[in-house]
Amino acid sequence: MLDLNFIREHADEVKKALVDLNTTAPIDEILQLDRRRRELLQMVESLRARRNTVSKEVPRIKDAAERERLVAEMRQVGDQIKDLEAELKTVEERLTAALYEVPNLPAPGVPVGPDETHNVVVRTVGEPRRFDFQPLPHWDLGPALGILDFERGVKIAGTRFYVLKGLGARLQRALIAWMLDLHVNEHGYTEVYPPFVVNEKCLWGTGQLPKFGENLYHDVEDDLWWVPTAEVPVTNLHREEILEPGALPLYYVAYTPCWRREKMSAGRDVRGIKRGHQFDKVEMVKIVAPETSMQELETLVDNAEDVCRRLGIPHRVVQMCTGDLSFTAAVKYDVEMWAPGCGEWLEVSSCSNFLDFQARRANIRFRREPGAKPEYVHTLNGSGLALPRVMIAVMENYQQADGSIVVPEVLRPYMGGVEVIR
RNA sequence: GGAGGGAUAGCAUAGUCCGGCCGAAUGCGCGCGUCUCGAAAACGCGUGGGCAGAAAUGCCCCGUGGGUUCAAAUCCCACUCCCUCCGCCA
Repeated sequence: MLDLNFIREHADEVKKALVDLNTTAPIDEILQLDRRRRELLQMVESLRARRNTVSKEVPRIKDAAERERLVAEMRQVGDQIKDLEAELKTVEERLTAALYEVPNLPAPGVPVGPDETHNVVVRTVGEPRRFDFQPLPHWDLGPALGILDFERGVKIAGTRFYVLKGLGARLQRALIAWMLDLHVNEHGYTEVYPPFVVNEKCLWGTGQLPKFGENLYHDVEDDLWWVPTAEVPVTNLHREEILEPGALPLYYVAYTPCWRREKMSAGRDVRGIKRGHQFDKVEMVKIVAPETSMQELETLVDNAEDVCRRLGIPHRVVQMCTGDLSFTAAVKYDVEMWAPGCGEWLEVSSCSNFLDFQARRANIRFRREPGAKPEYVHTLNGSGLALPRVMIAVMENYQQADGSIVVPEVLRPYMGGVEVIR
């Protein structure tokens, strides 16, 4: 959520940014509601002030007639207050609803462009392997090795679900454990095991609601929502908190499954395990002081790239242009791994700086000094990494002519020493 | 799921029966100061969040949302969460 004062004072700037973002938001309505809100507030507050002082005097007044007169007058004032408050409440509800629909603004320096074709490749690391045979896509490799079963996934849960089996399941578990250890031991993160369902407030806090509710699984009976990413429970750990001096920065890493209904993309990416309704992810979340967040984004991206480097898989870093930024991000980099079988760059991580956008929604603040005025923190997160696509990249990059898959060296201790899946 | 108890500031508690000098007392913690070579102790002063406003100031917040009243931490209704006991359970 943007600062209402900022919108009021920089309305033109905000409107221009919305054009760059290739989206719309009810800015004029916000400005108008804001004006009306402040008008009403002034009226209500002066009436309340009068009622407060008179009500305090009432019990001290000895003259019964005078007291009765004032009580009668205050009864009228009370009615006026009630009417104004009712309008104020309506205005505030509409204003809040409108503010929740305004996306974050792109940070200075973000390339301007209408869609993903204007994204910028920042760097490419590693040379794609040269094959002396035709590399296969994972949807051929996996079933042939008996480690990936699409049909039975569909049988038990429906389209876009799959089953990992044997060393396939083991490989994913190894990746999760290894990534968590890497981020904890080498990058300074604290491991978190959060609930995999959250209450509605959390989703407003990190920005999935109100705009992206149709992409979430929702349990009606208990009104719980299945997490679409660990970003939601982990960032919300500190919702409605004021962090004491010295608490920042906070670095968290969490493994969770992620659930997405993916209603919007039916028909796209239907083959393989690239886009399912349930997938595993290791997620890094940072909560930091505002002036450090841009530097923190750089190290966050590097932490994600470190996973690629250590796995020995070629990757590239892409900066999103304005038109391809998510609703909540001010700056966003994707890390993509090369997959030689399906012949595409796979997004394995998305690293964003949200500045104070989520902090405002979730009301996460900190103090610089004891007793200092609370300020909003900056929040960031990035995948470290998303499992199915790393599985794809490992399978396709490490495949051999006979259809077997070499286990990357760093994972072998987590695989009980297995060197080749065959 | 059943029965009972509870939610007040960073923490712990008082106030609620009986509405008004209670946006709130006390202790601890924390900050500043006095004393001290320094520290501890003692003593003194200070110490929540938010909104509107250029400011003065005003308004709101005693779990949340409603209601009654001139006036609500206090009375009424609903909800949420926590604790104890019982039931169920990996």
